[in-house]
Order: sequence, then structure tokens, then C-alpha cells
Amino acid sequence: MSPAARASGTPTSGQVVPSGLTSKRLASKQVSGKSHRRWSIKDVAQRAGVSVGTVSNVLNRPSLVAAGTRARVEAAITELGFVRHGAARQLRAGTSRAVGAIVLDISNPFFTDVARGIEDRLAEDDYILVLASSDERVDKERRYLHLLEEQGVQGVLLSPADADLSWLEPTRERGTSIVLLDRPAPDDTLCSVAVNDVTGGELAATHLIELGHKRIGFVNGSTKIRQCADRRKGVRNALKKAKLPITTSLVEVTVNALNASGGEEALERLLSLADPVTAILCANDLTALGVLRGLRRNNIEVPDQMAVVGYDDVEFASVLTTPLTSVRQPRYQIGRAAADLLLDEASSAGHVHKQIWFEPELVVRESSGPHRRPL
Amino acid sequence: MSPAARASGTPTSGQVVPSGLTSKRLASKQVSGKSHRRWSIKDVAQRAGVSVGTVSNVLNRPSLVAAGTRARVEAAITELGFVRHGAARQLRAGTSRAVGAIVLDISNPFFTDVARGIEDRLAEDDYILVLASSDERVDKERRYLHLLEEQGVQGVLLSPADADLSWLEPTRERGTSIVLLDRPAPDDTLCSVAVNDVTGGELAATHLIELGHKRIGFVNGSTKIRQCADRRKGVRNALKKAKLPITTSLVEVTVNALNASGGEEALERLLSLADPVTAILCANDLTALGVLRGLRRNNIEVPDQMAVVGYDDVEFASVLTTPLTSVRQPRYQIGRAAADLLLDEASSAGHVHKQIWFEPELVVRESSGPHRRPL
DNA sequence: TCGAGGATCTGAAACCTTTCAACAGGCTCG
DNA sequence: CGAGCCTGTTGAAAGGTTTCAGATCCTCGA
Repeated sequence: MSPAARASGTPTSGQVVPSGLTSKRLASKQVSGKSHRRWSIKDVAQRAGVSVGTVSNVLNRPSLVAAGTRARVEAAITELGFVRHGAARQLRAGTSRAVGAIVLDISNPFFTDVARGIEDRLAEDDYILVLASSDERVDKERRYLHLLEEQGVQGVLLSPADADLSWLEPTRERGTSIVLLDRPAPDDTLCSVAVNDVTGGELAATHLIELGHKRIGFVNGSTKIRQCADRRKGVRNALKKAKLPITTSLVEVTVNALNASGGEEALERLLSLADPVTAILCANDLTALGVLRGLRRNNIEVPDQMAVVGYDDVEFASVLTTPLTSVRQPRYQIGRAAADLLLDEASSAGHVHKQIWFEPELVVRESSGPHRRPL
Repeated sequence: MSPAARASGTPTSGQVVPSGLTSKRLASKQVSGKSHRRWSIKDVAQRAGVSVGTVSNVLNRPSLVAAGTRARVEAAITELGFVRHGAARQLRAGTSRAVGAIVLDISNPFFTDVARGIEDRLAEDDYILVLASSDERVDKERRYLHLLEEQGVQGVLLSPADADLSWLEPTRERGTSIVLLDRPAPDDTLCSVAVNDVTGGELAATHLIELGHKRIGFVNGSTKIRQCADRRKGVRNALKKAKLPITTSLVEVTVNALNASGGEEALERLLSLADPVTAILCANDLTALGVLRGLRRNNIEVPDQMAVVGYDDVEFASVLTTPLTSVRQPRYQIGRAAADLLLDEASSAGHVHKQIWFEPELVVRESSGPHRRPL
């Protein structure tokens, strides 16, 4: 197209400034030269010898256009390299092909997989994902919501940083749908997708109980965190159902940080008990990893002397020296389901808000087994 | 605002359909009721008793507006809950506040961290990130680029699936900047950010050589993959510099899949050698994990009987039973740098294309040490 | 032969913002 | 006291698309 284009087809625009340049003006032209204005629908119409309305029809309702005309228009489009101006389309049609997601932290593997689920579902409907991390900060969350609303996204998938959701209301009233991610909706005016952490805790504990364990250590984070509180509830449910006395069968250890060193510290405390536990349940895989590491250092065999169960089923759980039994959350599916709800809410007239609960799944590996040898 | 709003401030719109409804029309209104049209700048102007031009000035060039007027307009904006119509703004102003990124797979931890770097840098300038995964498929890549271009993003950060980049040219000519991610630009008409994998391979191998190893196993993927080829080149460079004969000092094993089981298979082959190696270098941490696992099963001690080095420094490398020595890539920084280049290219007139190379870093942990005991 | 109705196409209005020339006052300086 | 300047403000044009009422042309049945 440009006369300077090389035959080979390699990129030609935006060359580096020739060293001897004097004119600033010229330099800037050379360097980032936005060559020509984009072609508009008008240019296409002219080239195809039809009206703009017809071009628009080819783009949006091709069945209304006679085959011959359509072909001519399509030819003009490709010849010109015409690209629809999304903003203009959105301005007039009032609807965009973008969906926003605000998660706590996109570098957290949980949200990474969720994001992937969202993206795949959106792609099926030719939507595009605008992704943001709130870092659990309400101010960032709001700022992003505002930016997304300005952008005119169809809706927002939100993993809220805070319990209070009333601030979402103005945005919703203005027509931006919101679906809660990894958090149950407080009432039925909102869609949500969450995982049942109570079941998760119960699954893990029941597994250990069925293996014959009667004294179980539970390494958990602060119960101020909903997930931790729920998992604890599940663990206690399991004991209750098995008619095991909670006071003697459950040893709860709360750690500040649910990571490997937190796990090691918790293990210290559990090993120093007069009446030791035979199994340890961790609220998270990293913590379980710390526990495993500590056990190895103390020459305690897993699972024969101590059974260990984690939570999250992170990528490496299965490839550890002693593969870790863990609770898996259907992360990808969560994302897909949430995107699905949003698209439904945004497009279908008869949308009814839904709260979707996913059930976690226990993945049994070598780290858990019956107690065979005392410490 | 709505008369039905409850005093508590909890969400009220979008209630579930009352069961007895007969009119479909009514139902849809009740269910997803986009209550009223968004307020426009005109409404704000009217309410503040000024012209639309003034409101626009308050929004975009507040210094031009007298303090009193500005206050009145701002009051009107908050009272009405006015949100700028981004599409209209973009249509008229010709510029959007979004940047696209197309990566190979957002659920891959490498790109996850890169994405985070991008996002953080963009947030500083109030830009927003549109993220897409190509799954290494050229068709998805192109489809997404087209969607992003329609959206009118300022530019696209692209981690290309294919060697051929000529197809990017039309998009660039139309004014969408492109910065290559994790891939060096073929020439200086394009910005790029990449990591020097040759250095990475060299670092790892040199480390082992300095520990006294004279016979090293190298578990690598196909050299058709640029990263693998480059790392191999680096390893060979290190041997050359140390004046070690490549034929006898280096045992190369190629695996189909760079994962844990690939590592275990490779280890089998390395252990069956007549003249065994004393150190194993893996092109990737998962592979190293498989190697470690196999070594443990064979009761071979790490690092005394066998040193192991990985590549990538994944999250769990440091928390393994034997913490893994690995090569770390500055992933977050890569993302930041790429976003930085893009913003510069998109905004500054005197932009000069740059190729940025990041150097990887060796993180030494317990899995590597001098050879102390024969197998 | 005429009218109805279908298929196809047209052209202008509308969407909401930004931009900019022009204008209104008020002030300073000569 | 008038010219010139500065500060604020205005109003209309422009940007690219979609939508929709209407215009044309054909075909078919009466």
C-alpha cells in the first residue's frame, strides 16, 4: 500500500529516526507515523457503489442483502482493509462487546484459572475480556468499576474485596450487570458463583475420619476470612456426623499466614502436644507443603505416621515427593459459569438472577492413609 | 432514588420474577430492568446552568473553568451520578484508554506475572487492560487482534504464536501500535521485550561447572522451540568457555513434554549410562521436579550424589523438600517494561522503537552443590 | 392490466462527546 | 477613554455507525 513497502512484506512503518534529522516535526512523523485515517463505512460504500446503510446491513444483517451486492461489499471491505469503528458502533447501537472482570489478584493461580474460564466462554460469543486486579483494596475496586462503566462494558464479574456491596447499586441502576465471583450473593437481586467451602472442609475431614483417624490437627487461617470460617464449619460438621467429640478429636491451630513457613510453625505446635494427632488438615496447599517439609525434617513418615491433606489442589500438589491429597475447586468452571450468567443477564430479556454453588472435590493421593505406626 | 429503595441501602433492582406474572413484557421489565437511560453531559449542563462545552471543560481541562462554575458542575455530576460515555468520547477524541494484550495462555504462570506487570503499569496512566489467550493458535491470535482493533485499543502487547509477523503490518499501518512480548523483534521497526535465554542456559551450566561438575546431563525440549534452542546454545557456550569437551562433558536428552513425567523418563536414560553424569540441568522446573522425584525413588542423594538445576523458578521451587536451584526470569518486570514501551509509542511523538532484553538470574538453592559421593 | 406484497436498497437522523471559533465582560495601559 | 488583552463561557460542527421509514423494482394473482 505505502509506496515504501518492501516486496518482502516485512514491517516498514515506524522506522528508527535517522541520526542526522534536524526537524523535530519531521522526526516525529517518521517515527510513529500513523499513516492514514482509517477507512470508514462510507469509503466502503462508495467503493462498492452502494449506500452506507447497505454496508451496515452486510455487516450486521447480511441476510437482508442480495448475494451479489453482499459480495461486492465484502470485496470492498477486504480490499480497503476496513475495520469497524467499535466506538461509533457502540455509541449508536448502545451495546459493546466487552465484559469486565475485577478479581483480587490475577497472579493468584485461582483467579488465573477462573479468568481463563471467563475468557473462553466470552470468546464463544465474540466478546472480549477486560481484566483488572483490585489487590483486595476497595479504592482500586471502585476506580476500576468506574473505568469499566465508562468503557461501556456489558457487565462486570466481580470478586469483591469487601463485605459491603451497596456501592454497586448505582452502577447496576445505570444498566451495567454485575455477577459476583467466588462470593455468594446476599440476596436474589444479584447473580453469583461460589464454591461451597463448608462441603470442602467436610470432605477433607470425613476422608481422614474414614481412614480411622480420631485425633486430627486443623491448620487454618483467621475465621474472619469467609473461606476459612466455612472450611472450619465443614470440618466440625464432619466430626459431628461421625459422633467424634470436637474438644478431643480436633486440634485447631490458627496461623497468620497460610504459607509454607506458617505450616512449619503450626507443625511444631502440633508435634509438641502431649497427646499427638495422627493426621493434619491444612486450609491450603502451601501450608500443607510446609507441614510436609517439617515432617520430613523430623523423620516422620507420610502417611504411615502422619496423614496430610491440603486444600486447593495447586499445580504442584500431584508432583510432590509425596503427592498431596487435596480439595480441588472447579476454578475454570467457576469462570465459565460466571461469564455465562453475565451474558445471559446482559442479553436475554427474561433473565432471572441465580446463585450458583460449585461443589469441591477431594483428590486422594499418597499423603493420606490410615495411621499405621505411632510417632 | 427509586421509590422502592429500602432504607438499608441494599440492592433493589433486578428482582426475581414474581411467580404469578402473565405478561412477558412486564416480566422482562421487572427482571433485568435497565432503569433509566444514562445521564448525558447535557443533563449535567442543564442542572448546573452552564453549556455542554463547559461541562466538557470541567471534565478534560478543569483549569480553564472558574472555580465557582467548576464546583457547580462537579456537584451536578455527583448528584446525577453521571458517568462519561467512553465510546462517544473515543469517537470524537479519537483516542481510547484501553490497551490489549494477547498472550499464549493466561493460565500459564509466566504470563500471569507478565500480565500483572502490564496491568500495574497501565493503571498508573489510568489505562485498562484487555486480555486474551491465543493458545498458540494463529487463527485465535488474528481474531483477537481484529477484535482489539475494532475496540480501538491504543496498542497491543503480543506474544506471537508464529515466527511470521508480516500479518501485523496492516494493523500497524492503521495506527494500532504493537509491542512484542517474550520475543525479540526481527528488526528495529518494532518494540519488543524478551529474556535472554542464552544467558540463562549459560548461567545454569556455568554454575554447575564452577561446582566442579565435569559431566552434565541436559534435559531439554525440542530445539524447534526458540527458548529450548537458545538455552542449549547457552549451555554449550558455558562448556566452551570452561574448555570442557562437549562430546564427553555434555549428555543431552530430549523429551517430548517438558513436565514431571518427562523428567522421570529422562532420568532413567541418564542413570542407565555407563559413565554417569554428576549433575542434571533441566530446561524447566517441572521437568526438574520429575528428576528429583526419580532420584528420591532411586535413593540418590541431592545434591551430594547428583546436583539438579531447573529453569523458570516457579512458585514452588523454593518450598520443595530439596529446594531447587533455578533460573529466574523477571516476569513482572517484562510486563511492566512492555506496557511502558507501548504507552510511550502510543503517546509520545518522538518515539523510537526499542528492543529490551532482560537478563535472567540464577537462584541457588540446596539442590545444587559439588559432587561428594559417587552413585 | 392493476394492485399487493416481497425483496432490496437508500438517506437522513440520532447516539454523546470534544473541539474550536467566537463572544462577553472586565481590566490594564497608553 | 478606547484599544487590546485575558478570562470564562457558549454553541454548533464533527466523528462513524446503526436504524428505520420510505423509495424502487419485481413478481404474482386476480
